[in-house]
Amino acid sequence: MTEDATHPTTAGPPIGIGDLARHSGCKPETVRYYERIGLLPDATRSEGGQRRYDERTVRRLTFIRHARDFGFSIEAVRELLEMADHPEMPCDEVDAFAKHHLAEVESRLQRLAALRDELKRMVTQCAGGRVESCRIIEVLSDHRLYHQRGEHGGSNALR
Amino acid sequence: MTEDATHPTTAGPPIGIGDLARHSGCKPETVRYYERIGLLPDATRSEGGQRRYDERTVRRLTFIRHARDFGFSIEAVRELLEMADHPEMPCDEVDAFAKHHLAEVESRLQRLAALRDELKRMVTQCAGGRVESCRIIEVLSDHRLYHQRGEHGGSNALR
DNA sequence: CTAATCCCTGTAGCGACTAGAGGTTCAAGC
DNA sequence: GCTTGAACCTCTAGTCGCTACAGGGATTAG
Repeated sequence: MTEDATHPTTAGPPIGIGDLARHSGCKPETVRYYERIGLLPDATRSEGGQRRYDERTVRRLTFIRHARDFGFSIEAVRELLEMADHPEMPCDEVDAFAKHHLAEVESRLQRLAALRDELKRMVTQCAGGRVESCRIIEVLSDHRLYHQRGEHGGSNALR
Repeated sequence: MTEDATHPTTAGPPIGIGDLARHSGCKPETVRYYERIGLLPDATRSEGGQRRYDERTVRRLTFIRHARDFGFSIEAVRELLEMADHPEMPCDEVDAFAKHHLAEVESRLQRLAALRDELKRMVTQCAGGRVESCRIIEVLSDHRLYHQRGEHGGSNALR
């Protein structure tokens, strides 16, 4: 469905770096950078020396971009790719990886949700008010945010 | 409750940069950096020229760290601090700020939740399996992730 | 064939820190 | 009062993950 119907998924006409970038949502510079640091294999070249890619690279790069977007470091992405490149190996490493990241993702999620609620509240209720009645600042100064949000104890001034 | 009971919240004995850092969860280097770029006011100094801080700075810095942690850029933090520094001004700017960031935070939240689910599934179900049965790689390669997750269409190789 | 567009390498810059060198200040113990 | 060791100072340079030129060559539409 994402594929070109004329070919059975795997091969298609090779594309240039610009198209690769467009299809996967990043820039040509970034593609070259990823090649340089080894996240992408050295591209095959045209007669004149320009990089040529196929559909698999589009998927690989899309994967990279999504993973980066989720907050994984380049090194974490490298690990994930390593696993993706060896689908025959046992799941243990992926499992360890998942365990390692789950807690972090969850806490990030919670805090982000708290922020979202606050932003939402502000958008719907703040019209005409004053800054001092906006709780966002309070929310962000609060130490307890990382544990839970109890009833708000004073503290307004930040300097 | 976070405060020292001997003083009514505002003033306390001045603390050094190390304590400030510990209390707010960042490093002395970062504190100096924030001062340099103007997120923190120039600190008052001891006789010998060392920085001295009070409770307000702890709060301000905690605020900065949380905001950064939520993914706000330094410039966004600067705006927020500007607002916090002028609580008497009308809410419009905070409101605009909130509107501007809400959409982004929400989409980030959704994608993070998708990832969380996948990690969770992996941790609970993957024991003993093989990488090829792990959907995380599929999830992260999928274009449609940003819209919704339909039934999974093939595609394993990423290179 | 030519013009427009794309692509090449290499280097430098950015944001947001972080680390180190080399020297000064502070505070606790004697 | 003196010593000692941790904490602090400034300044510069390095890191990560890109991003933006500059100065050229390749490709493709007309």
